[in-house]
Amino acid sequence: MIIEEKSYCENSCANKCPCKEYCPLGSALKLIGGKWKIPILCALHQDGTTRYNELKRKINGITNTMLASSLKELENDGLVCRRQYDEMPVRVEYALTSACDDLIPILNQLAKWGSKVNSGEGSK
Amino acid sequence: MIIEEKSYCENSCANKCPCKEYCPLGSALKLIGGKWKIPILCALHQDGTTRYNELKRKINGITNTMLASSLKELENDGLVCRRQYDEMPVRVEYALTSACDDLIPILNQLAKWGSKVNSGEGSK
DNA sequence: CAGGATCCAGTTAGATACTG
DNA sequence: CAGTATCTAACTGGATCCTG
Repeated sequence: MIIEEKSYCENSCANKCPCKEYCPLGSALKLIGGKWKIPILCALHQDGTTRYNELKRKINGITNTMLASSLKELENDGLVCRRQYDEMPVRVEYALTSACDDLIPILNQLAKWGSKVNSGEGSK
Repeated sequence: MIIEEKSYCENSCANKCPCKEYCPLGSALKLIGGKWKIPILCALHQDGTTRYNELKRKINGITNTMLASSLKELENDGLVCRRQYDEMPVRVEYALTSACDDLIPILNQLAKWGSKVNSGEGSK
């Protein structure tokens, strides 16, 4: 084997891998999976605190259903925080939580890796 | 904003983010998305070169349909290489390609991040 | 304004049986 | 042994309309 680093399975699934019962890697990917989580996180990271309808405008093609449900999931997972101001009309703002501080650089690396793999293909 | 690092959107989607057209991060996640990609990569990383039926035994609950199609996708994406020996009966072996060298540490980080986030929840 | 409710379509995954 | 083919089930995402 080529990889010197300790197996990520040792870190995550102990010796239950391949993921027979519980896999932290799998559950991590669920947090940011689905069609809209990444665009939402991306928008919030770019622009900071953002209102609902502003998000909707920025994220091309998202529907109310998906934006609302994705935000709720992200909030429940602790990645996004929702703040409501009871003005008239109501104002609701969303922002990344500090749990995302470590996530962003990792996504960064993943994106770079993806670009590299996509470009250097067809080598079989 | 809390994050000092350069936005991953600058690295990946340029200024087309949030992912209006093409997003390297999104496409990277597609490569390892779906229910079985991670378990397969995980098994291959743990044990190195592995035969088809051996994989099937190790990955709890996977069906032929899913194993075959996932392996084919991974192969097309350049993450796994397939080697066929025309003995009788046929022997086919799968292994990770060098494209995974960089991926494993990243997944490692993601898994750690996921564990941390999952444990430190309910802080809203 | 910021969503919720409802209904529908498409995609993804699984069961089962079969083949070179 | 290493898959394919077919059919079905489940889940994900979307359109539209509605509301405090």
